[in-house]
Amino acid sequence: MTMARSGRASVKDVAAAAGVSLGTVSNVLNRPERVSAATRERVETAMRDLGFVRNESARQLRAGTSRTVAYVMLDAGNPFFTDVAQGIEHAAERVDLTLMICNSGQRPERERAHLELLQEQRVQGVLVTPVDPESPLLEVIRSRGTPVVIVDRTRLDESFCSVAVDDVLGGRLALEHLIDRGHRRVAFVGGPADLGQVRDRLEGARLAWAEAGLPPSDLVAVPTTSLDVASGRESGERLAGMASAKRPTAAFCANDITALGLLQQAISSGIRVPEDLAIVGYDDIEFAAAAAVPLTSVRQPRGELGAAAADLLLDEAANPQHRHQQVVFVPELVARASTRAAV
Amino acid sequence: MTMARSGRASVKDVAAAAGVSLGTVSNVLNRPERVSAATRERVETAMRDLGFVRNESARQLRAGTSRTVAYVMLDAGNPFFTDVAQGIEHAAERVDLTLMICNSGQRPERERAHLELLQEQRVQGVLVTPVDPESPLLEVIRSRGTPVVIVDRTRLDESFCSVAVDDVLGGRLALEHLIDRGHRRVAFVGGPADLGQVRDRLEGARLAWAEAGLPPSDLVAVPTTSLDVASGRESGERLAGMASAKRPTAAFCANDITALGLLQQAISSGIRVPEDLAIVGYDDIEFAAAAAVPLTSVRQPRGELGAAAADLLLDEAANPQHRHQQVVFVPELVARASTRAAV
DNA sequence: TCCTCCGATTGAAAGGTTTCAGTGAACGAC
DNA sequence: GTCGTTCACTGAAACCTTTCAATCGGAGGA
Repeated sequence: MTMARSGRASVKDVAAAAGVSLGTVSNVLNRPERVSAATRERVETAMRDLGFVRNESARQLRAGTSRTVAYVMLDAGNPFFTDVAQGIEHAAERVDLTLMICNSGQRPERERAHLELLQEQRVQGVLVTPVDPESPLLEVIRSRGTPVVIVDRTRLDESFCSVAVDDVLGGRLALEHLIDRGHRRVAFVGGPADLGQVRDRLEGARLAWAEAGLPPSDLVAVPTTSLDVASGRESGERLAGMASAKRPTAAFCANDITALGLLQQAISSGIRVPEDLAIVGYDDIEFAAAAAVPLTSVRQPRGELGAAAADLLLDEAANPQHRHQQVVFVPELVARASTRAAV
Repeated sequence: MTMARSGRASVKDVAAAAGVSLGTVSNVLNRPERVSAATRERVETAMRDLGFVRNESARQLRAGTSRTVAYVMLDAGNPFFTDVAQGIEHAAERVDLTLMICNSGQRPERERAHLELLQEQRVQGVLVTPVDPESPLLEVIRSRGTPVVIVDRTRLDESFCSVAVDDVLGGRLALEHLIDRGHRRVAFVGGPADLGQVRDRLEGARLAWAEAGLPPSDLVAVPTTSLDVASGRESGERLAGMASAKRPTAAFCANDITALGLLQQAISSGIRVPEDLAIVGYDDIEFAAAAAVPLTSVRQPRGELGAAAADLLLDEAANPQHRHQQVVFVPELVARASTRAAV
């Protein structure tokens, strides 16, 4: 009758059409057992006829809270993060929350815009893999009432819940494996050096190297400008250009995409993998196992990472005596053909 | 003072703190030029002190519309779709809309849940790569007032805006390339056969084959149960098991991940690529170029696909005399090492 | 001094849903 | 026949923001 100006029917229209009060329509929607079968039937028919769609804004305004959590991811193009997102999704689904995914694409201003809109939307909480984990923005958001959990990064202070994987250990595992296979001259491929992940993985590598009593100079850093396929390929050229007597017999790459680039370049330069050059990657993305020479890699529990983060967030949102905690997962080395034979 | 029960300050609290009326606070927020500098200053201070965050639900309830569009994607694990999403994102950003990404993971009930929540949220419109493009759900959503654009699929009837790539042409390009390279016995790898993409790509392949006057029986279908790495590997085993005299000299795979699986299996079975077996993939995902034998592939303009879909959606949402249209992009063959030499 | 005009500010209404105290009717118990 | 109870339903208030007609105060002109 008085159809709202948007052209969409509201509860009021439904009530009028069914000849009942607003409250009854609301009851049909939210507590159907309180309404007699006949009335319910009538209301439901009216809703169908009018094409009624509940207005989530009004509902939320009244309720004061939403059934949504969000994940602001760092790079939608990296399969690692989409796997993390899927882990979050499963956890959220279990408790009947909807996940909204946003992508910052490594750009701080986009991250900020997303976070601000999300808090205006009163989401239950936000999971974020921040461009910069130390950014004060995160504190601001939380201080204004939106729980925040950091994913795949950690803050230096322990003021936030976070979920990450022990990168130092991961680096150590990679190098122990290579040392075990007899390698005594190894390249570390990755950069930029100030990226937390790169720094930690290299540190782990160095620790393992030192513990084996090997000379530091034989663990060669091959810096890259970023962690992508192209950087891997460049590093491959660099290695191919070395005299084979001086060339490392193995390379540990800071992630899998870089390792795949390196692998490709090595093969097309006539360097045999693993005979001339063994390769270890990091992340164990799906394509690592599917490479022409299946890649040995340090596996991160991506799905669990996401699920654990979601659980922490829910606790922070719901539990008044919540205490922040930093969950650290243990990575695992998956040995494949790219490091098969001893030298 | 009367801090809302949520513990969050509202415009009313800000107004009280600054000693002005509600309307003035709203003006500071939305039309700052109408407010004197001194008052504005005072209000802004109060907002900061109270940690005021605008309530998007209330704003939207009043406004009747939101500044958000959504993309319900089919499979977050497939890089193809994340690339499409990024294309959408850029287009949305240009007109200052926020993109919300949901993932159906190929499950119809999840798709339905997402679509229903989105329409309750009164998003401006929804982009969707549906599990089943013929599903009546899409019509229902649209009839209730939410514009819908179909991405990377098309409906048989032309009742929706959609954006897709010409798969028949793609199949044709692949086969013309292989025929051109001298191949006279070719396998088509992919399935299930009733998937639109698979059907069309095969049809294109058959057309090219027929036009070259080659016997239909020499274009061998190698069906798979799905389009993933494992299926590719299985097909590789199947081909490796054939007597080399009977074995096709080339394979055209319905997508790149399958092609990568096939490539890997072929190499480890001692089949040389491209000398013994040339391979053409489909999608030209980033990893195609990075494979150990870089993969010839049919490129789909993923980003443009997303951007065009977003444009159509905006037109449908804003333009009263909008007419549905079906945009079809033209794919392009990217030749690489996996089909290098003629046989 | 009075009037007009203008910019700055106010206050109430609207938007759709949910909640909750309350109304009525029917029914069983006394 | 009255009372108390239960059940189904009602109607107004509240959630927070935005908008807009109305008001206020002060400056400038006459």
